[in-house]
Amino acid sequence: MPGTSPDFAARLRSAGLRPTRQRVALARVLFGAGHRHVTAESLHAEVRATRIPVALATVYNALNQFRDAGLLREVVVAPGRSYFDTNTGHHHHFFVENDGELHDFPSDKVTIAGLPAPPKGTHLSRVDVVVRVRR
Amino acid sequence: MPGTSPDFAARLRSAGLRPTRQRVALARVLFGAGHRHVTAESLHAEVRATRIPVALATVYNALNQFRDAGLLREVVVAPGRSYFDTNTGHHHHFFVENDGELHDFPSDKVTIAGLPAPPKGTHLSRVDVVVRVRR
DNA sequence: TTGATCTTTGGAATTATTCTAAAGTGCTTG
DNA sequence: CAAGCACTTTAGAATAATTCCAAAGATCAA
Repeated sequence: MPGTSPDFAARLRSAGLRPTRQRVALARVLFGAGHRHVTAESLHAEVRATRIPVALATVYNALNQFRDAGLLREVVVAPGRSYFDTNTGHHHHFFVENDGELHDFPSDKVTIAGLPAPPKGTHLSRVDVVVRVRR
Repeated sequence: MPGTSPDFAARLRSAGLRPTRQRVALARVLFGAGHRHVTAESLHAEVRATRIPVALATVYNALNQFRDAGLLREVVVAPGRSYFDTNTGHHHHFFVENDGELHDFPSDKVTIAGLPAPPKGTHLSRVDVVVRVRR
């Protein structure tokens, strides 16, 4: 079944990023299967486990670039911790305050009505809904 | 017009906090007029401008205590920066991504429908809506 | 292949926040 | 109102997350 395995290099290229060894390795982990939430640290550990040497700074670089290129979305839920979400489509989040866990939920069933107009001189960028829960 | 000026010491006491010189000074700035959004740094600068000596660590302590006591609400919008909001009622936020400005808007006109049930074993704590805008 | 450009890297630097131990203050009791 | 104890404040060190840096290494178009 040729063409089935995702071509990460191509994906990076079309995002305007050179497909370097470490960017491809990072992409493989990030986009290889299902949606993921990662922190720089967790991703760094995961990629190193695949025996490809990557510096933590490179992980930060790549995450920021991927985000800027629209391949990832950054979610800020707690001070001093931000997650990168491979799901860039419309969706929102559950955040479990006790343990910092994050779960997606689709936004297609969710309706938000009655939002005021953006402050003058600004235009809407995105609406983030974070449903905070506790155990 | 006696009794008009808010008694910050009493307010702190009923929140279970000793009304020390610096906590009262912080409360005065925070709750003295209209709702405010502050960071530890900005509040520190403001209070020092009133010629009351306060250490930055004390500002952090107080903000955390005020938040825990329900006098403040913490809003996390960007990695490495959290704001404290003196408005603890139901409301949501505009966040101007360019300059990090934060604006409240009331939630009474806003309806959110179709939220999924919280993950099993958890109960709802709060729903945060952040409307991100750009200039 | 080669050079120009872009990336990676380890470690230092920066930023936001918390911790620590000592000094100071508020509160309760007698 | 003096005493004592518990709670606070403080300056500076410590920590944690992230960015910066200059040098070494890849990638790519020609």
